[in-house]
Amino acid sequence: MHANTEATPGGAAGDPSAPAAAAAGRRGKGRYHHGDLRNALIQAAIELAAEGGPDAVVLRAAARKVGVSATAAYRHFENHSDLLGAVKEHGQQRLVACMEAGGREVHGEGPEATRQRMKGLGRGYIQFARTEPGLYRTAFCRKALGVLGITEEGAIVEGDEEPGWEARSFEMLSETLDEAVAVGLITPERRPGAELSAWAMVHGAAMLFLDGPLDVLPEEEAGYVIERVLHDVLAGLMAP
Amino acid sequence: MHANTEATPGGAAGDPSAPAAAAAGRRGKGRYHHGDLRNALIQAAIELAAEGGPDAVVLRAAARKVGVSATAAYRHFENHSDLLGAVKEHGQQRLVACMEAGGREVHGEGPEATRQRMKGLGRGYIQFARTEPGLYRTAFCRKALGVLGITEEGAIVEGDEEPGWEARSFEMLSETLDEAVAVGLITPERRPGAELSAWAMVHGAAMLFLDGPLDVLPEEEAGYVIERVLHDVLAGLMAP
DNA sequence: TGCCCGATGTTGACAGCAGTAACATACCTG
DNA sequence: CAGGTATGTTACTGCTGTCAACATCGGGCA
Repeated sequence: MHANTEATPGGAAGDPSAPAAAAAGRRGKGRYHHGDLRNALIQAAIELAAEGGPDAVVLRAAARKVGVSATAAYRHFENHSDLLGAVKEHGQQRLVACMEAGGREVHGEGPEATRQRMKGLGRGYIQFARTEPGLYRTAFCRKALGVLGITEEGAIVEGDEEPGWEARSFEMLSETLDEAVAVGLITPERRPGAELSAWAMVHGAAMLFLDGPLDVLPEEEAGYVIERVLHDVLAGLMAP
Repeated sequence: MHANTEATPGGAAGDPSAPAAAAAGRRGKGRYHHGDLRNALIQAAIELAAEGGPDAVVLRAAARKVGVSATAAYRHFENHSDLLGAVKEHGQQRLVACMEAGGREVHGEGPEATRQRMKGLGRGYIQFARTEPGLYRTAFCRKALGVLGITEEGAIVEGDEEPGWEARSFEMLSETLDEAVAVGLITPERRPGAELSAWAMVHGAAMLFLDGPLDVLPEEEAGYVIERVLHDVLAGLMAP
């Protein structure tokens, strides 16, 4: 008994047709070897994450999507966690792209431009969280050894090189804050630690939209709330 | 074959000894009926959550801890999610307690007292997140039908009665903000929506401590960062 | 050119999980 | 004291992550 519940297409050995016909990688014209399985799996996992959040990133489901056996994934990823980590990284890149887009909308120099640029960053951040909640949540989910890995015991282990944690997005914020000091928006003595307030506010607001009482807010009100939050955090940073 | 891998003590029917000797409920002097299984399971689940976060809340593990078969839990909880919800509620109560403790540290009236009281709330909030990260995370985890339930499809369903979501803690914040308006700390026209900024900032800061770059901060610096964040959010709310 | 080895993918299996069904016990109520 | 019901138990299903052993293919050396 025990029908093979796993791979949808032809089960028994000897069938020379089915194996890896489906997906993207045109390279190997796919029979037995996929040719680009790693990326195909990541892509599938990303789709899962996008529509179901981190919990939906199921190794076997990704393999199924690609039309490959579950264990094949272990030739390209150490772990489930490792696969999740790849999705996480993708999510972070997307987030950075949104922030950059938000910041680039504002040109020019001077206090007001910088101020608007900061708001743009925050707007982009929150917008990404709202338009891609699954990816956003995945980008911030624990488990999934990312830039800094989490051991099985839960201990945190520093990555060797990079400044870690959301490196790039954090960096963008820092740069803009430096700019704000340069143009006199923020006094130098209030500069250290300013990232944290800004980040906390924006991240918190995003969370309120995703899990909190703001989830079902109509679009117009949502926009108002976002502007309000962005205004408040800037006001706080610039206050005497 | 198939050794009974589940309940540790005597497997085969007919053994009149072992079943429910272990835990707290002294009520029924425990043989077959536990007497207070629901609460015992919740307690066990709380311990799991405290030391491993929401993912560690495994129904079977809780049952094991209490010394009862896994399926017994289904007499007291609809779901895994239902059990998780109970833990979540406990976590929220603990959070409220911490906030109240933080707020009560400040007596007196007038602008400065109110201001300090708000900081106290925030301090209590963040402190809870830092001292009980597992419970805090569980208190805010999706899945786990809490005050407002989440259907299997992911749709959100309003609870009938309560204002929903972190009701009590949100309420405390609102009351204190009202007080702030009353004593002239915040202008009335900036009052609406003020909860959101405040909540977002504090929640975000807590998250940065748990998952973000602040996790390994030495105690002294952590205190500084917290005060900084609290200062900034208040400054933002009070700014013209 | 041909063959062989390592990379890649497959079947099969195991343990742990949520959840259901059918059976067992013990408490409480009439 | 009898029986119904609340509570607990043993299977069992189907899902997951992960390991071990086997199969296949493609590229480098002869």
